[in-house]
Amino acid sequence: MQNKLKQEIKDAVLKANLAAEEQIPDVILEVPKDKSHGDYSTNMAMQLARVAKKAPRQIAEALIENFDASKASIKKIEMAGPGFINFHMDNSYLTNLIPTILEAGDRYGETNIGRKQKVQVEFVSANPTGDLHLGHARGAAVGDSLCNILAKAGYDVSREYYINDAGNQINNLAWSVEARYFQALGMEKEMPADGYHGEDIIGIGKKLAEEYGDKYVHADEKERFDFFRAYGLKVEMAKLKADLEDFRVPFDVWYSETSLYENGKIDKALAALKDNGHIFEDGGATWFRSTTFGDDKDRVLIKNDGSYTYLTPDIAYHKDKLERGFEQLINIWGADHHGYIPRMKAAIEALGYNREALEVEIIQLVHLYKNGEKMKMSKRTGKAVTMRDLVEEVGLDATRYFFAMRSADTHMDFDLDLAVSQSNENPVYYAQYAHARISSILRQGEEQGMTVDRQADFSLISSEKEMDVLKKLGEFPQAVGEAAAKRLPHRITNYIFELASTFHSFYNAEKVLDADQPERTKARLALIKAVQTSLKNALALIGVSAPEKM
RNA sequence: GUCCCAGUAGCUCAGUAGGAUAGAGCGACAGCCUCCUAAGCUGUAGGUCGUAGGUUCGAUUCCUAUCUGGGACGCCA
Repeated sequence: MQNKLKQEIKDAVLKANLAAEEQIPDVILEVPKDKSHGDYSTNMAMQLARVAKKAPRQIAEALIENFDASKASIKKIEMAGPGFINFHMDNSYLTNLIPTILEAGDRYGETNIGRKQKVQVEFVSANPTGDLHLGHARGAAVGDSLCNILAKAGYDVSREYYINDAGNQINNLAWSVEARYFQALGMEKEMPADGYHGEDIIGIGKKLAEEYGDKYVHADEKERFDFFRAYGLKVEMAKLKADLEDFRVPFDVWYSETSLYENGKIDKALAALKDNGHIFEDGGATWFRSTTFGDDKDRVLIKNDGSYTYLTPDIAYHKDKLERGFEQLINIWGADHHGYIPRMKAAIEALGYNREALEVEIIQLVHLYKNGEKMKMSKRTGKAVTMRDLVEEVGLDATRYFFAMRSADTHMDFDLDLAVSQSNENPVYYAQYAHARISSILRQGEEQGMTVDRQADFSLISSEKEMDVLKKLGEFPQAVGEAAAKRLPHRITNYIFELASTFHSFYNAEKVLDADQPERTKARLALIKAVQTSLKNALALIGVSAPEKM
């Protein structure tokens, strides 16, 4: 709907003969902080200053003169400050939003800025060797929210989890399971040096002991290892999937690293690098000359013991992603992988693709605070705070909201006490409360025979508080678009908070249900229904529920 | 040594396609329930946007340098 206004501005530029069509910069409309500056403003005059070789204020005057106000529901246009043009909109411009939103329902907020671009988002991808911990939880929350937002903004999104089921860590898993199995049978067995000490592995050992008794004590070592390896992997993957599902994080594709070995994709990737001349041998190892593409060191692909480094299958994996036709790859990685970005981008370039096809979002560390005390996490010692523990303690909605709330590439202090508290300090409840309040009013309206009517007389919506709410409602699609384009899910929590805030403010100032004014009641019911819809849609983007009652 | 993140109100943080007098929550202070959910609202106080340069009509925002704090840099994954 702002497009109409933008077009009119463009037309005015042409009519005033200030610039040729191709010289006109993208029209930027913003909502001024100060209400006296109107509903929208544009800095077009300043932007044109160079092209038109005139003072911004002079240009602004010419633009206003040539502006066709009748076409875009404008009430008043004025020039201000160094050359801003402020538009005061007619109320109908905003009240028209109400039926639009009610009509769109769940779809309100959708835009097409993604133009159906095929985007793949790979996230979490935790090794199946233990429980998901805090960092994974943050990655899962951010990744899922980002996917939802991209989809809403018109991208064609595929969510993928890369299962590291082939490397050394899985052997360590097998040995860890083996040790726990022997221990469960009351026998001595040492954990491997790089073993996994999590509770979950102890559980697997016990279960194996119960199910198979001492059968595998006497089994052939190789057979036992293979069985424990497969068994451990199966149990760990099932748990991972269940945990993520409970966290409201679905995936479209679970991609197995092992499959890269099995169908020869690693060999093909190595061959491709070799054909392009980016491979060399040194010290019995095979290297990728990644420094050609800006990496600060060359990287080993095949160790001198003949096995691959982690990088090698990963290169094959990314080659495969690109071959599947994705135009943009977004990887969400933990902060400990950030040094890995240059070599991965180098690999993509070495394979003949644009390095910009890969985008990496880094999830910074999370520190958990309880009673003002910092809690540490460590996967090795098994004393980590797991995602499951966290959700159990603070609740799913609060966990998701808190992780979505902060920019992902920023160190985060997660205040457990705050997340748990059911108080006004907790932003989750603030937003959900607005939704519940609206639901309550709608329920009572129905009981009194007053229902939402799209045909209501919206000219009765005109107070300042009502207009504030409408303006905020109108910003939703733009907020989604910006969050998507900049990959910033926390923009959505900001929006949620602002919308809830304008609603609460309206609620306290004016009454919705008023038997003496049935027409205005109808219009206001439609208004709050629109708020409810927008809130619910926005909360859905970050995986937070919108309760009818609290 | 290289790289990433942060430095904005007492505290936690927004502000990121450069815009007008830099915002919110908490905390402090003062108010609002005979009224649709007070998990709410209204108001007051509180700032050299780490520092120094640069780019331009204009910089919290972009660039360079620098200081401080956190983190990452394996023939581990």
